[in-house]
Amino acid sequence: MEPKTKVCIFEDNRHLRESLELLLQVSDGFECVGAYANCNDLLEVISENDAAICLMDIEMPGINGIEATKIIKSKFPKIHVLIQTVFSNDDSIFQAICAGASGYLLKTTPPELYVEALRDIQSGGAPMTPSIAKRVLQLFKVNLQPTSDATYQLTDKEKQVLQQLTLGKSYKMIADELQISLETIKTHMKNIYTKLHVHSGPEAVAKAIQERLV
Amino acid sequence: MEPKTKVCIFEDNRHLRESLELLLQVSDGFECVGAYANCNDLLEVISENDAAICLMDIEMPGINGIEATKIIKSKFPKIHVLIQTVFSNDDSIFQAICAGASGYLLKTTPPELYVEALRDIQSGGAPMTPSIAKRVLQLFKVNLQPTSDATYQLTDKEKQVLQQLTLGKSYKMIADELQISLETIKTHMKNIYTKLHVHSGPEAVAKAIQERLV
DNA sequence: TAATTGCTCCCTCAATTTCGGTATTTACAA
DNA sequence: TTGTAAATACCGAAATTGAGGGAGCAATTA
Repeated sequence: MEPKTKVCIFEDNRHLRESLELLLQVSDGFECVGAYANCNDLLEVISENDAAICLMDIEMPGINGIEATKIIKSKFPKIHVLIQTVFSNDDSIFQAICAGASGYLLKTTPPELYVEALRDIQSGGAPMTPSIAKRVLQLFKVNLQPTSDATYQLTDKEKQVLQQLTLGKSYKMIADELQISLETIKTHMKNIYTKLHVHSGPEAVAKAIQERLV
Repeated sequence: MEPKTKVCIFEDNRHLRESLELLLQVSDGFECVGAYANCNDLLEVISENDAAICLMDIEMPGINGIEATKIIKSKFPKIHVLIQTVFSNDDSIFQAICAGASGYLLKTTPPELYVEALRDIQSGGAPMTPSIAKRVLQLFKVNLQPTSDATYQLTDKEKQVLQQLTLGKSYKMIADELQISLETIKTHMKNIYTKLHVHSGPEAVAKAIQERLV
């Protein structure tokens, strides 16, 4: 029989914690090596129980699940953390991702999907409910999109020059790179400044990067 | 009996296309209002068939699925596009997200999950396979995280000056803002350049923004 | 054909930035 | 006490940039 994957549980609700424990016991391929109501002795317990995956509630007294995830990932980067929570607000999703969570389930997820999610993690995936995935995409897009792009009506050459500038090149280097005269670069820069309504290189770079013009 | 959700299919592989069509026919709550091998008459067909969801292959002759998604979302933002593809490389995922796809399935997904994914979309979710979700998270994090921060050992004042610079301020304006001499700003800038290993304002700003030092 | 747009190049000049120094004060730690 | 780090400030020269002007050429459009 193949070795079972060790899972430990952090969940303050006793009823749920015990249900999850039971679920793991009856599952194929997983075993519960610990179930805790809080993260007070976090590092000790996970270095003792040698878990490969932690099932982590967010809302807990003391150290919350996000903090716990950060701690775990900083000390044991290989351990996967599967976040489970009743809430699905953008901020906690965002923070969980940044903390290094491998997946994110809502507590409304039916038990059989918990086991499936654990399997997904084992095979390198990042299970999340579609509603969470939706929010991640939205977060992703706001962080990515504003790209007014067309707004400024930069020509191709102007975009090229701006692109080079954001790489930290000087006028001279850009001229060299694009095989055109330094004077032409100056002309392009003047036009770029006019179109972007800026008055210096740093300002142009800041605007270009922040609005993803390049 | 409740109205069925109209779905149309864009898929160049005839066999798969017909399978999907059949799948929709036998499903509860969905009906296929069109199945096409390419996107040549994209806008005509979707304004005719009044689909709520498009099942979209990426690899197609002529207009590909990403382009098609952009077109659809720009003309009919309310239509959901569910991408399905054999490939799962970062670039196509990234582009699909930017194009406004509502979900992203691999063709290895079993048929019953296709219907489930359609239901997820209907209820406002963004279905994706765990492996896709994993990549999205990774994309998300590289775009977000590197924050080496401590690496450069910038002092508080230096960070402040750099911050102002990314706002497009000139030395003089920064001096004024921080209530210190222009000469001091020059000193700070010199130190910032040394620490960041850059040689100009634009380069410093680019590095600061990209590595989220400010 | 005439007008416009994008790309190219040149000139001048003032302002700003970059880089090389030096130096003082404060604060904190060895 | 001595040493170090941070913040402050100044000088000066060399280099770069920013803003103003003008102007030619090719391609496109009206």
